[in-house]
Amino acid sequence: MRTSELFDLLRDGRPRTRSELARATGLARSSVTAHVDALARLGYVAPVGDAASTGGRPASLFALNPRARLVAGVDVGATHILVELADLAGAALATARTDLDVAEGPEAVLGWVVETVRALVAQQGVDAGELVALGIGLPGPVEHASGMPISPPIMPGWHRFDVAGHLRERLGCAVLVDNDVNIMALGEQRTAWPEVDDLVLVKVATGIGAGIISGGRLQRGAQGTAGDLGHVRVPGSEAECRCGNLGCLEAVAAGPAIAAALREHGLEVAGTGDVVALARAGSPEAVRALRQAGRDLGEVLATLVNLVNPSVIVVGGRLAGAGEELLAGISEVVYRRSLPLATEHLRIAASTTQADAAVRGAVALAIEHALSPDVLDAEARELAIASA
Amino acid sequence: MRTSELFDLLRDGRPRTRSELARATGLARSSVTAHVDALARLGYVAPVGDAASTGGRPASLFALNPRARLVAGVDVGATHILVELADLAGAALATARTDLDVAEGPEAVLGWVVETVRALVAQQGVDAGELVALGIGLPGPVEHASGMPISPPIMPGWHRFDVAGHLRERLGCAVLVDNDVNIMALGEQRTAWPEVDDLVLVKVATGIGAGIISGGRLQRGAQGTAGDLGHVRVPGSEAECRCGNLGCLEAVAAGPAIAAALREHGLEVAGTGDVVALARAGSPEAVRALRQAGRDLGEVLATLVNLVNPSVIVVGGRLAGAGEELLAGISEVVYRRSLPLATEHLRIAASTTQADAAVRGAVALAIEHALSPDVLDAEARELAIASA
DNA sequence: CAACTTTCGTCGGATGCTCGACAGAAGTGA
DNA sequence: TCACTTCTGTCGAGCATCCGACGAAAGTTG
Repeated sequence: MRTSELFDLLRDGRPRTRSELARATGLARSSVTAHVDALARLGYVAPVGDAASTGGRPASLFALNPRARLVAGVDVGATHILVELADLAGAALATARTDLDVAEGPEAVLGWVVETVRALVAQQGVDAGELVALGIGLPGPVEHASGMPISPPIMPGWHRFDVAGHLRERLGCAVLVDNDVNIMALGEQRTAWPEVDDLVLVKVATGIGAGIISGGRLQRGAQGTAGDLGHVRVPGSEAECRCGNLGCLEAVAAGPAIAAALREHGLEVAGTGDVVALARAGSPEAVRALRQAGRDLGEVLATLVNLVNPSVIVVGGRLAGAGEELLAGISEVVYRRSLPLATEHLRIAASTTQADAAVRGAVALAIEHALSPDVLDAEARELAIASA
Repeated sequence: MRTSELFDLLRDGRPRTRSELARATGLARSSVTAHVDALARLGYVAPVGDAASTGGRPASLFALNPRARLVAGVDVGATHILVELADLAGAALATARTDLDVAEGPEAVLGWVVETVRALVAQQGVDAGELVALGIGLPGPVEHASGMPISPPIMPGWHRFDVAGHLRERLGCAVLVDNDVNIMALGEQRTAWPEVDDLVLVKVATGIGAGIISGGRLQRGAQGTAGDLGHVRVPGSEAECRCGNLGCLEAVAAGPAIAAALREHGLEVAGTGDVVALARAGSPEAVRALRQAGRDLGEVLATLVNLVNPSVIVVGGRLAGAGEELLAGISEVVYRRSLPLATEHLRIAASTTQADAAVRGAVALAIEHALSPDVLDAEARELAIASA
């Protein structure tokens, strides 16, 4: 039995007595004591008072100590950056954001991230060493294993830039890099659908993308480009796309495409934001356009449902905040076009976390690493050696 | 260090000396001896002669003993059943097949399987207890965890039939049940692409389906229906499908659809077999039809490439044996329609194993279970207790 | 054939994890 | 207040695993 196995029981934050843990692990109470002591000395676990007496001396309760370490989550968008400091339970301690264009390049963007993270940590009044892991999402294809963006279309100067190494060197903590839609999917799953193992998050904004969690794991594919919905062909569409092909989903259902369609109706619509505003105001044209975008999305998602067979599709991104129409259009087509067996238990829902999803996912990625069995058992071993 | 960890080093079949194993594991040579002895007593490992002397007593070599146990693989098709007995290296020891319709129902089909497996094992002259695991693929959606088919369209009477339990009870071995296309994908990956972690197998025959291996794991989805390509909509097609929808891939690119198209050209084509025969004979109509089927498949596979980002697509099924045209049509469209980044290192190849792929995958599934750390360490522990 | 080299098989001791026992602490109930 | 209950902390014993050492075995070299 490893110390980390016992810790896994306490990860949920619920306080437990030693006897409970002994029953759950099959160990003797004295062995549980040894493991709990080790975890307590590392700080990961702390006593939280006594349980109610059952007629004798009350048992003392132990629970995850969220403040044992700090982690950070970073969401780098096309034109903004969001940083969040969180504890090990995922509770946000401090946030910061700025409007910085990702096209400014890695040095500028990551420079701001480093400064901001350092400032937020200092502001918590703790040592910089308390920060043990940082998760970061970037708006483009990322090779997760190496922590580098690969030929990202909207990130000039980032190709094969060693993001993980750059941040690790300056912040002295583990760094996990992933695609921004992937971390949104992770964030949604962890906050809103914890019991779901097969979830797809679709982000609909200036671009369109999907994060796929299957069998409880993020699917990244061979080059880290899995889930790229934007340039999938929509049956029946011949719209020209900036990628050079015809009929791409982005060319009909993304923010700019909808805006262009509304302009043809004589409406004054500059970009995605105006589309959302119009729809919220109840403009019939905007509502109709969103419904149609939903149907086009539905055509592609119907394919995705057949291929991936998720149990939940979450729709996020700025356009998801424009009302029910987009979701209604999606549902209409998906339930008609996908296999009955695959849609039988399928739920389609709007994102609840929205703007936070990405940064929550980045935090989740960081916590996952910080509390991984490898890291934990290594620390426990070090402690044993030091105290001998 | 578990005994199974050391065994993992020997799984590839290459003979090794104790010193080599000691270096690889970091253990002392005497500790390696203890583990190797345990494995040898269980039969999984056996001495295979001596290494060349380096100036002193030659070191003795140990290697996986494939004959330590037997496994079985079963491929249940729509109208045939294939059974293969194999050793732990995956080498076939005996095979049997019959033409039995899966619609005859589970009792008839599984009855034949049980009889045949028993006969093959007896024919090997070994005890029935030597058979430790059986993998079986069924032509429909399967809930892998419970080992039951779920609403399979072409398997009346199989819905929620406890295939795993039925076989386990009668054969006394572990039973792994999966979809037939999934096990084909596993078979292809294990035999032809062992180093590839992201592989998609497309089966094109009477129906069309895909088995998706991503991150080294079979993707089954929430209900076990992942990879269902057959009823994905093909852009530009309005063909009526037996499922009730319009434009399904099966309605244009599967065997029956191609046969129907050729009949319209006045050719005498009854079914899939005739299509293959015509194409092989060089009929221009058949060749053209297959090329077009390939393009239609390519449209759908282009989507799959964007969503899943595999590094290899293998095309199997009876129609893949009709020449290069199908593959050419697929490649033509996929490389044009998918994201450049996703196709950069993508390979599209014809299945090499063909008829064997499914049964090879079933065998692989069985071996995987038989040699899993859990099973191995449990046996090692039992041995330790028995010998004390 | 003898000296040398390298591995083999075995064994005792060290280490680390686990268990059960026991006395003391901290509650409850009459 | 006192008997009773239940948990806590600690400790020695048991057990498995690992290591290094030793003489014997089995080659090579001159």
